[in-house]
Amino acid sequence: MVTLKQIAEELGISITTVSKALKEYPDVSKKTRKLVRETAAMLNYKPNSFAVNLRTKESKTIGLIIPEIVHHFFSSVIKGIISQAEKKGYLVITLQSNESYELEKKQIDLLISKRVDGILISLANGTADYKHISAIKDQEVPVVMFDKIAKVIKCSKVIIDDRKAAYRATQYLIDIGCKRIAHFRGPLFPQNSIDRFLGYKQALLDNNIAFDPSLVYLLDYMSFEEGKFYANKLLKEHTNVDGIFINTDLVAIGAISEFNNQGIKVPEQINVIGFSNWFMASVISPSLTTINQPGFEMGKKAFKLLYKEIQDKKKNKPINYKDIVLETDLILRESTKNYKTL
Amino acid sequence: MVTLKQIAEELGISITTVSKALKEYPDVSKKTRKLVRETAAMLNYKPNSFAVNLRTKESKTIGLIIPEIVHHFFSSVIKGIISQAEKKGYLVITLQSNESYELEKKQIDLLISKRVDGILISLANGTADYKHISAIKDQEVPVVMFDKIAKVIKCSKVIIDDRKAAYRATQYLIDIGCKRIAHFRGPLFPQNSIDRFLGYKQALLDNNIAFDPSLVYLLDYMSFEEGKFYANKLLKEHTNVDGIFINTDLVAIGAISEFNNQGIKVPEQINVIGFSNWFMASVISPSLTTINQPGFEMGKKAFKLLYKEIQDKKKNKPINYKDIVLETDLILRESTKNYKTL
DNA sequence: AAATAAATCGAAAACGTTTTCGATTTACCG
DNA sequence: CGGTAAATCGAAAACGTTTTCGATTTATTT
Repeated sequence: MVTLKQIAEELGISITTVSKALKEYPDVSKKTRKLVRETAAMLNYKPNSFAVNLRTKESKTIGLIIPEIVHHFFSSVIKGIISQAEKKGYLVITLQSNESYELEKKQIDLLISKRVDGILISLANGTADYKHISAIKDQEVPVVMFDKIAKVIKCSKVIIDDRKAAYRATQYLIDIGCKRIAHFRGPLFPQNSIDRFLGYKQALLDNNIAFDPSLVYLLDYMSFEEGKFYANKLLKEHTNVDGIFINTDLVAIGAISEFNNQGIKVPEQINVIGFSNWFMASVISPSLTTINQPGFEMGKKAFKLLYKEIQDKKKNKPINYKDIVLETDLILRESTKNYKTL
Repeated sequence: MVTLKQIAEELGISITTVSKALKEYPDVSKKTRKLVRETAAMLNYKPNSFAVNLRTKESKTIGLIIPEIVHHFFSSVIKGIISQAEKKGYLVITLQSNESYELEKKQIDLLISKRVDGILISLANGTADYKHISAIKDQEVPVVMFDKIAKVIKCSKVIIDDRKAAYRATQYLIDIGCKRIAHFRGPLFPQNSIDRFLGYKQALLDNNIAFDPSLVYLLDYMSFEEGKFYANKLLKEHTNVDGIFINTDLVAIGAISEFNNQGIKVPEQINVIGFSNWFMASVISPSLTTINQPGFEMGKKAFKLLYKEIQDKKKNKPINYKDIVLETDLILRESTKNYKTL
């Protein structure tokens, strides 16, 4: 591996001058600058980034902690982050918390000791205390949370308005005439499940529909099988349900599959709305009405915020935390009646 | 940030001793070792990895280049790689080539100049020359290819036997009585499409079924829409096709969707087999018979190979390239007749 | 007590870069 | 030509760690 020293010896000049020449310092003559550039190219010189890191105290690398990689939404976010980071000359180290608080904690430590320039994180479902996040801030490492966030932590965030989106979905069910609307919700902790539940509830209240707790089912794993299981349970426990708002497309697809099996017609007998707009939502039959969650854009925005904070920190500017709320859409498909044609 | 020097000053001993104490060198007394450990813990000392990297000439980081992140198979591979790397104390920098040869080249350069300890790569569809891969080897950076590989490059590889898997699928179609079997293949370059095509062809020949080139359709993007488009084309151009082997589940699902729309019964009139066993294959109706491609395991194995090469290189052992071929399964579902019940 | 062996420590170089600041050279002008 | 200003260069310190090797201290043996 060729170093500055070798270029310097080759040309009979000092290391200092070589270094400055390559960085186009004005205090080295154009002639030597050119000379240095050329021999550097000839020798295929590449700066030793270990040395650069040590000297400049930055690695041009950020850390990313995500609950689950194999997931349409999250992988879209990752893609958004990586693509944006690349544009700004940053690389991304990805870690998966597997929805475990303990792992999340360890991984934060790991990233900090690797001295990444910043951290992007979406919290695990199990995460309910935030000491490890404060630890990042104590180390003065810029951090931005996205999607699965903790409201109490003071840092920049990129989210969607889960509550509003859920409200919108529920309102649509009401608009097309549903009177008894069930909800399959996610686990207790993450803010997202809570907010979606609250949006659902609020929409009912605003339309003078009594909230019936027995119509809300709490799911643990948000899997296809759970969707089937609870769809079956719902059918057994209630006879007059005509709409469901379901926390996740995958679960919704499981539910629809169960309805199909039992001869319940979707949307004639029961209208179904999911959440996320997974690719397969458009592919199944009947296709699934759902809320579109802009993962790629969320990733891009999250990196941009982090980037800004990293730059500000370098200039010793005070950080000002920013919350970005991305817009969601209700994508109408076959699993709900269309009120235009009603 | 606390350094060795600060610990040394705190205890009135030398930096050398502190460093050695923390690494449990036998030439520092147990008493001082303990003392150093304790004050290090107290001061929350974390070694500066930039300095460690510079000194040891390794970063405990590997690079990963993948054609597309938002993809069930590839994201499984990523997960496998990251999980295995973490066990061995390595971090993973992920980049996405977007199926572009040019980007792939740039990203390799980037990773090398970042001085990663090794590189894992799955080639872009467009990649047909391999100078950039040779460049990795010239720099003596260990490299392992997986899934989308180049046979001519001398390096370790983790793959499935695409040809065998395609043969198996086609043979199954023949076993259940198909006489006219079509094939939707992928783009020309990647070895995978070629091998799957060859497996298909071989199975026909071995069963004395004439190979008819007009039954093979070459797709460019392997998308849902393309699946629909070519399914329609197939129906127009041939009337007596009773089976298709399709390169990718997504395309197969598109095709099935088109068949459904046109009132063609799957599997009664036409049997369909896909490839990959994407999650949604089990979820659509009719569910899709397909070849299972073990992504997670492939990721794990690929990292293990790379890890071995990195260790060998450190010990100046000669590298011996290894090819690992993972087993695939034919997953029988509703899109094909079941020969047991025939 | 002297001699030798073993245990413990630290000075210093090295990794390759960046940057400050002073030194030297060149250009310019009267 | 003398003097000043501008242009160009390089010595050296610094970033924080690891490791070699020699120095010093302690323990052991005769």
